[in-house]
Amino acid sequence: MPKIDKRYNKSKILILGVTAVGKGSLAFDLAGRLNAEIISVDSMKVYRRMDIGTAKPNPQRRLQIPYHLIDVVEPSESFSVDRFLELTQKAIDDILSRGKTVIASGGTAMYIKTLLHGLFEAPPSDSSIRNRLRHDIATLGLPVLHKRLATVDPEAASRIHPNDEKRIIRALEVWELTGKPISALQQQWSTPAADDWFVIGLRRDKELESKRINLRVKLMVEKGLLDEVKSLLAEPQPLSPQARVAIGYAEIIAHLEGKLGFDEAIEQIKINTRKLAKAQRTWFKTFRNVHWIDIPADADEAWILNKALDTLAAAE
RNA sequence: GGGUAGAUGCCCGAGUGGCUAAAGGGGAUGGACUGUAAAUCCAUUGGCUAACGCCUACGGUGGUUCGAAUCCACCUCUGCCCA
Repeated sequence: MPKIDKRYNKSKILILGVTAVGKGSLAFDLAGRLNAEIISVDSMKVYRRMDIGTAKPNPQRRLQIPYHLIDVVEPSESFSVDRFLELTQKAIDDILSRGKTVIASGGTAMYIKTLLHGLFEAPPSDSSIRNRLRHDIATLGLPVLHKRLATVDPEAASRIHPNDEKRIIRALEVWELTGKPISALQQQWSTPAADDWFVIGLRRDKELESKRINLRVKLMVEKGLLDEVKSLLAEPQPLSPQARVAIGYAEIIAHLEGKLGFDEAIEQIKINTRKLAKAQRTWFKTFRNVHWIDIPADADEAWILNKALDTLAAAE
């Protein structure tokens, strides 16, 4: 066991970065040094038995360091930010109460955002209202709904693009459930607590990140992604809508349905993962107070760990 | 060797005389984002320019025409069929 290092006294550290950049290894290495437990900030690792495609930490690592927010729901269940926040809050309290450090690590930007800033007071989604709104869209057309939103909540309507069905639905749903415009509710943050996180960002040259993605996908295939997807599909409960669009799963499912050749599906996984990375980069630009570590091409995990420890020490 | 279909922007692909720097899709790039977020949505995508605009472009060369990616001739290459 590595020695616990007492020189660093941040109690909550968040590691963010593009998919496959190396967050997992750093989180693990750092956890060993800082007597920490890890919270996964990832919308897909929450699903049990979706192991290979979501690149969960391997069993050896999970044996050494307690991981939270991994394998917390069935693939047939839907999951969303509010569940994430609720479970994470509990895990954080729990870890801190045992005198240990929290290391949150992941790339789901919206979850990161809520972790830093909280969610505003609003009701969760209501499937009956949503179904009715979707029906309205099908019969009346989306523009009518956008106009309806404009009458009850002009501010939200001006911010939400007329084609953005999901946001229009949510805004109308909140209006119907609360009688208040979503734009008004969005003003009141419940926990604006960004400051108590020490945020480390991992970054590499973009070309290199793409190469790592390709390599990771190749390894996923070798580890048996195809069989993993097959056995998920063979389960009695069907995959939830969220789980079945996960990158690596959606494409293999399309292949098994005869819509894509196998090689074509793998290529798609690479493309979609690269797109994810791109979207993540865009998100991360909006986060302030990130201590970015630019990883050189020849750096190994030890280099990254040391750099992270330096960054922490420098901030003391 | 003969016949036939074709060659379009990074890729696929529409376009059969002017409204075409050229539909649409993909990819790429930039952006938005608060309860499905690995979701959803937007913008840009030949070059130069702040812009008017100019230049280069639809396999090659030449021709017809006021005007061609679109018509004609020859050539090159590719797919398929017959020998």
